[in-house]
Amino acid sequence: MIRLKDIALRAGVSIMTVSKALRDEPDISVATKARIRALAAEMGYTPDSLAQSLRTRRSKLLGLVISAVTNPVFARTMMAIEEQAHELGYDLAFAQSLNRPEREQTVIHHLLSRRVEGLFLTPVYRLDPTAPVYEELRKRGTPVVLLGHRAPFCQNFANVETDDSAASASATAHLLELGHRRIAFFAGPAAVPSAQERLEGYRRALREGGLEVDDRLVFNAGSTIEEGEKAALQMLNELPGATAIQAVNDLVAIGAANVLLNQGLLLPRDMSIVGFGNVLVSEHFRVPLTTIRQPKFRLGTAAVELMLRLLRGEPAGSKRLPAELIIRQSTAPPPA
Amino acid sequence: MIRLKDIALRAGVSIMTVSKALRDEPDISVATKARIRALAAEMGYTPDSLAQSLRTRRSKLLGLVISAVTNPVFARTMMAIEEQAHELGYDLAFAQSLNRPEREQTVIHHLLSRRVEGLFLTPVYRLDPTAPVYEELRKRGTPVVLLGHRAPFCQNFANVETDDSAASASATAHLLELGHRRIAFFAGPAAVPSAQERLEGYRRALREGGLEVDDRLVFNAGSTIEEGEKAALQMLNELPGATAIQAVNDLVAIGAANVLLNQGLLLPRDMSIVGFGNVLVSEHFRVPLTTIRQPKFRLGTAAVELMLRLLRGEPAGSKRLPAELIIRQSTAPPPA
DNA sequence: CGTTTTACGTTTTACGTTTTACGTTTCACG
DNA sequence: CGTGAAACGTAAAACGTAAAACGTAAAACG
Repeated sequence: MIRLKDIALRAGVSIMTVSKALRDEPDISVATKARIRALAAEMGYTPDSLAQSLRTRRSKLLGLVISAVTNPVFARTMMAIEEQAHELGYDLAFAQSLNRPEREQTVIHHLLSRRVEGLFLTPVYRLDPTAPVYEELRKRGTPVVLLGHRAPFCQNFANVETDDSAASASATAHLLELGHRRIAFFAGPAAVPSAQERLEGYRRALREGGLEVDDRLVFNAGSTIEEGEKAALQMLNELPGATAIQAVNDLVAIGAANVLLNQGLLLPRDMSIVGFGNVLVSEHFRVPLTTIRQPKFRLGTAAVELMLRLLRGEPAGSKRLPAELIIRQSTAPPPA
Repeated sequence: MIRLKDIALRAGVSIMTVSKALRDEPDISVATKARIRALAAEMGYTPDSLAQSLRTRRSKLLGLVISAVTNPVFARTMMAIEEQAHELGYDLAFAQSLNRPEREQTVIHHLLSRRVEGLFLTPVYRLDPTAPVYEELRKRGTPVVLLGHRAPFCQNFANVETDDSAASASATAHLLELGHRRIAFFAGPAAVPSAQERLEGYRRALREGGLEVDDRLVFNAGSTIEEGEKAALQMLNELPGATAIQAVNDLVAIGAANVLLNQGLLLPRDMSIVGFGNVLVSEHFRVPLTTIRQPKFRLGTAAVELMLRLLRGEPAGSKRLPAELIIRQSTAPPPA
């Protein structure tokens, strides 16, 4: 690996001359700069950013922790963050938390050890009001932008989020308008704020529609296709008389729809279904899913904007973006 | 940020004692080790891996370059790589090439500057037999594992790949067995070896089935849903008399199927379709897609295994994994 | 012509760690 | 009780770079 020293030797100048020349500092003549640059290129010099970062105390590195890359909701947000960061001259260190608190803690420590200048985190949500790593991040004053909602344990960080409450309510309103009166809700984990907001939006819309909320219509479903399938089977068993299902996300909706379709039901004739999130698969699902489009790319760019503020030492606050209903073919008036 | 020096000061010992204690070297008594460790924990010490790497000349960092995170084929491979790397104590620096050669070059240079110990690359395929960055990587002897097939410009690197040729042939054979005689092929970019292998597998299977290859049945489709749609429209226009379509990948298949379905055709009654890759959406597509399951997670673990060999200085070679046909509901005998 | 300024470089020190090469102290043993 | 070797610890140098501070010569100035 060739170093400044090697170039200096060949050029017959000091290391500092080379360093300054390559960094285009003013006190080196254009001639020497040209000569040194040519030499550096010819010798295939690649600056050692470890040494640079150590010296300048700027790593030009940002950390990104996602629960799992396989979750399609993160793809576009991640893409946006990578693109933006690259534009700004930052590299990205990437890790998965796999939704496990200990894993989250160790990967964050790794990234801190790498001296990332800031951290994008999709929190591993827990009901506990405090979490050691987050406490630590707060104490250190590490710039952190949460990709998702705040929760008690991560109250004081900047974050980007969608207006899940309003979006969810609009989905429920859509079903009400179609004439549905018994709408089941396939809910997500209690610890996940976005899931709770969606449930809350659903309840609010029902009340605003003049209906009372019937808890027998709310099923715990988690957030995967498999969990959606389970919830659907449970509902089929309990027969609460629902004519529509609103799911906490698209994957759950798909799981549920699969079960119903396999039981021989026709969607949306026999049952309406709406999802949330508009992941790729929902558009192309067996029956294209009515759902909520989240501005995933915009969430990513917004996250970078907040990060930039934090890096400049400014307060960043929170960014909440609206999401819109997309009506496709999984919703229709209830059967007569 | 607290340093060894700070701990040393508080502990009343030398920096080196602290360094060795924390690294659990043998020549420090257990008592001092315990004392120093406690102190370090209390003070919230986080080792500076920049400095460590500079000194030890080991960054414990691997680079991962993907064309685009939004492409679902990479998700599981990426997950596998991250998990494995983490187990082995490596962090991951991540970047997108966006399928642009210049971008690929700059992100690789960034990663090299970070002194990554090795690089996982999904190459930006070009027909050119040489590419400057790859030439440079070869010269440097950087450990590189390609996630995908080799091409002339990246001939000498270790790589993982699926047996696209055999898998594609098995898909074609499946259609032949169903009785199809005129099978269209929606081909991918000429520069992409896997796409070429799939085309080649298709042709071979046709010949082995005793059919001559009719080039009017081969359409250029690219690799996205939109491109699949275009190709389908073109075919609808030219009417080459196909009773089945084999697509270079699932997204193309989905695009094509969408067009046909929207034209009022019934799948698979009026037309059979097979994809390739088994991305999430294909299983849940409007008509669940017959396709080829690629061992994406295994490709990831295999890639890490090869990388490990390279890091040990051993030759790594190439790993080719079989892929299997999954018959779902998009294929059936041709209309009578 | 002597002094100041400017242009161009260099030297020295520092970043936080580990490596190398030594120094102590302790303790068993003859 | 002196010796040698463990056991334990330290000082100095090094990793590759940049910041700060300092020369030195030529040019500009009065």
